[in-house]
Amino acid sequence: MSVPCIRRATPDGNIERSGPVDTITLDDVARLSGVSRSTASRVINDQPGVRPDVRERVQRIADHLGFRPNRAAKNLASGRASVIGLVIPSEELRVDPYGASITHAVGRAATRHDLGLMLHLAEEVPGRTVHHILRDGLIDGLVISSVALGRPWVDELLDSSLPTVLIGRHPRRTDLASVDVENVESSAAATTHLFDQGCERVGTITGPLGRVDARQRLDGYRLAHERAGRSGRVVDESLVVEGDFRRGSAVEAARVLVGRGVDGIVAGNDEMAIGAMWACTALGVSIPGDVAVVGFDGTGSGLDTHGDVTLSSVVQPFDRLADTAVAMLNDIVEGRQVAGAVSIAPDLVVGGSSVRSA
Amino acid sequence: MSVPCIRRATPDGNIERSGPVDTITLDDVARLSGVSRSTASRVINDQPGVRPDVRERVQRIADHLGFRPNRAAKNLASGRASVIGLVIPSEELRVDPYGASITHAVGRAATRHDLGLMLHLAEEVPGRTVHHILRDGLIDGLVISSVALGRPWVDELLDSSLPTVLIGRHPRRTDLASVDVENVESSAAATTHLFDQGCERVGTITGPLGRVDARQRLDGYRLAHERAGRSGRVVDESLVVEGDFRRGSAVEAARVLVGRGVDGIVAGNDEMAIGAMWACTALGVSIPGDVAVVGFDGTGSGLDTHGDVTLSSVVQPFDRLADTAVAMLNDIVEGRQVAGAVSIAPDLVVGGSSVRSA
DNA sequence: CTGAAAGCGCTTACAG
DNA sequence: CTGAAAGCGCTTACAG
Repeated sequence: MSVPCIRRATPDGNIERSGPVDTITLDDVARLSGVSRSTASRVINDQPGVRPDVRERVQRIADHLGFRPNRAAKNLASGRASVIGLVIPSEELRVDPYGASITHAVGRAATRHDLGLMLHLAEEVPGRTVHHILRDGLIDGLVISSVALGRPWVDELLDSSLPTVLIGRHPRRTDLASVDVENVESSAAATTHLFDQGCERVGTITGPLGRVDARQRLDGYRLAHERAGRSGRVVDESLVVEGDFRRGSAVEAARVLVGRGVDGIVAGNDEMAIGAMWACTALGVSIPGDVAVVGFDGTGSGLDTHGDVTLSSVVQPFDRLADTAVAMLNDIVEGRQVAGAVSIAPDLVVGGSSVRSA
Repeated sequence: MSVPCIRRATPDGNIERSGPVDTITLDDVARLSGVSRSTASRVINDQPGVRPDVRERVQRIADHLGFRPNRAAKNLASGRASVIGLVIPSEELRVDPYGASITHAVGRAATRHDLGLMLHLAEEVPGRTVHHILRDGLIDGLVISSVALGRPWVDELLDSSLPTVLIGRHPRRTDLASVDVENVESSAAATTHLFDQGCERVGTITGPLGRVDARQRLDGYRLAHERAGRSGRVVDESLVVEGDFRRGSAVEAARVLVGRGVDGIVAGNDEMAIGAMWACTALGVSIPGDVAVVGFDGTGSGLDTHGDVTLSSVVQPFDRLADTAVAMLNDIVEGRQVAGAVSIAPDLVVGGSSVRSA
C-alpha cells in the first residue's frame, strides 16, 4: 500500500505524473483477516475448503479494501492469463460493419466471461508475429475470424499449440473448433420470403464465390427455387451475379439485374443490399414496389436506415456467436472437450425493403 | 523446455488438447550461453554494460532458441505491462466507421511501438469496471476516444492514477493529454472549396452541437463565409441544419436543404455526407452538378464509392493521430513529460462529389 | 563488465 | 479446514 499517484499540470502547460498506484495485495487481505495467504487465495477464487465464517470475514475485508488480484502475478503463478485474443483483418474492421460487429460482440462476450480481450489485427505481414502471439504468454487462446484466414501466419496459428476457436468456417479443414451462422437454410428463407411477397423474378448478388459463406448463401437461393419449382420459379442463371461483399460491387450488379427485369434481389450481405438499393433509387426503381430487396448480416438494419426504407435482412446473432465461441475457447483452455463445429440459426428480420402491402 | 502440445480430433468428432506449450526461459538462454541470468536479461533488453562478444553470443543463442520473454513475468517483475488499453464506445465501433478507423489505427500504432492492445468497450454500465481496469495491472495506460466521454466511469478514469491520452477533445477540461484533428480551418477549407467550385448557396449539416468537434466544424463553415464575405457569401441560418453524425439524420436534413435551394452541402462527417447524397439522388438532384457535397473523416471515401461518385472529404490522419497518441502515452508511462494538447491538420481530398468540370 | 540474490504477487501441492 | 513453503520467469539494485 503506497502513496497514491498525483497528476498535475505544470506551469508551462505540460503534464507530469508521479507516484505508483495505490496497491493492495493478497498479503494485505490475509494479514488483516488474520489468515494465511493460502486461505485468502481460496476465498478470493471461490475455491472450496474454507469455513463459512472465515470465508465471509475474508471476503468482507477484501471488498472493503477494494482488493483486486494482480493479473500478472496470477498469470505467472497459474500459467493462465485470463485474456483471450481476437484475430481479425484490419481491413475488415475498417471497411466492413461485419468486422466491427464481430469485434463488438466478442468484446462483450469476453467481459461476460471475465476475460480481457487483446486485439490482433491481421495485416499482410510476415511471420514473426505468430511466435510473438504464442510465446508472449499474454493470452490463453484466440478467437479467429474466418475472414482472417488465408494469411499464412493466421493459418499457422491453427496448427499451433494455442487454443483457437474459429468464427465462421474454414474452406477445407473440418478438425477445427468453430462457430458459424447457418447460411443455407436462412438464405433460402430470405429468398422464399421474396416469393411470398409475390416476386416472380428474383436475382441474387453473391459474395466472392471463393468464400464458403458466399457459396452457401447462393446454395440457399437455389434451394428456395427448387422448393418453389412447382410454382414455376426456377433459377435463371443470368440473374446470379457475383459481387465482392462490398457496396460498390452491388451498385454495378443491381443495374445489370434491373436491366434483366428482376422484381426481387437477394443480396449476399447488407452492404451489397445497400449498394443495390442505392442503384435502384438512382435508376428511379422503387423499393419495394418495383424491386424487393433482402440482405444478410443485419449490419445494415436498425439505426442505419436508407431513405425511409429499412432493410430486410437475415440478422446474424452476433452475441450468441461470440458468446458460444468464447465459451468454447474457455473449455478448451481448461482442458474440457469441445464439440467441433457449432452452427447457429439467424433470424430473418423483415423491414420495409421487402414488404409489399398488397 | 517441455513436451509440445498435441491437438487431435477424437473419434466422436470432438477436439481435445493436451500438454503445455514448449517454453524457453531466460534461464535456458543464460545456461546455454554460459552467462548469468542478469547478463542474459541485459542482452535481451538491449541494455548497456555487456561486452560486445558476449552480447552477440547470447543474442545468437536466444535467437536460435526462439526465446521470447514471458510477458507476465516481465510485467510482474518490472511493474510494466507493455500493453495499453483502448476505450471506445461499443456503439461507436459498431455503427460508425469512425470508431473502426480509430481502433484500427491505434492497433497498428500499438504494434509499431511493440505494445499489446486491450479493448475496453465502453458500455453504459456502472462503476466497478474502472477499478478493474486500474487494479488489474494488465495495462500501463489508456488511449481514450473522446466519443466515450460522458459515461461516468470513463470520466472517472481521467482522474485516476492510470496514464491516459485522449483522442479528440474534452468538452471542458484542458489539463488532459490529448491528440486531436484540427477542425476549424479544415472545415473552412472544405467550405471554401465549394465556393471555388462556383457554389453560391452552401448549406451545412452539422453533428450534434453538444459535441466540441461538431461545433468546431460549424465554426469553420462560418469562418469560410466570413472570409468570402466580399463575394456576397454570407451565412443563411436557415441552411444550417443539425444532424447527429449518423446517416439517417442527414437524409432528412438534405431534403430540407434541397428544398431551400442549396447548391452545395458541407456535411459534418462522411456518414452524413453519404446520407445527403442518397437523399439527393432519390430526389433526382444530381451530384455534383446540382449540389456539390463534401464530408469529413475520410471514412466514406476510397473503396466505398456511392453510385459512381467518390466522396470529397476532409480526411482524418488516423495513423498519425494514433501514433502520436500512443507515443505520448508511452512518454507518460515512462515518466517523461508530455505536451498537453496536440492538434494535427487533416487533408482535404477532393473526389467526384464536389468537382464541377465547368 | 558480470553475477548472486532478493523480490514482484500470486497459486498450488503438501503436510498437518 | 488451514498454513508454511516452493515456485512461476523475469528485473533490478547491489557488490564485486
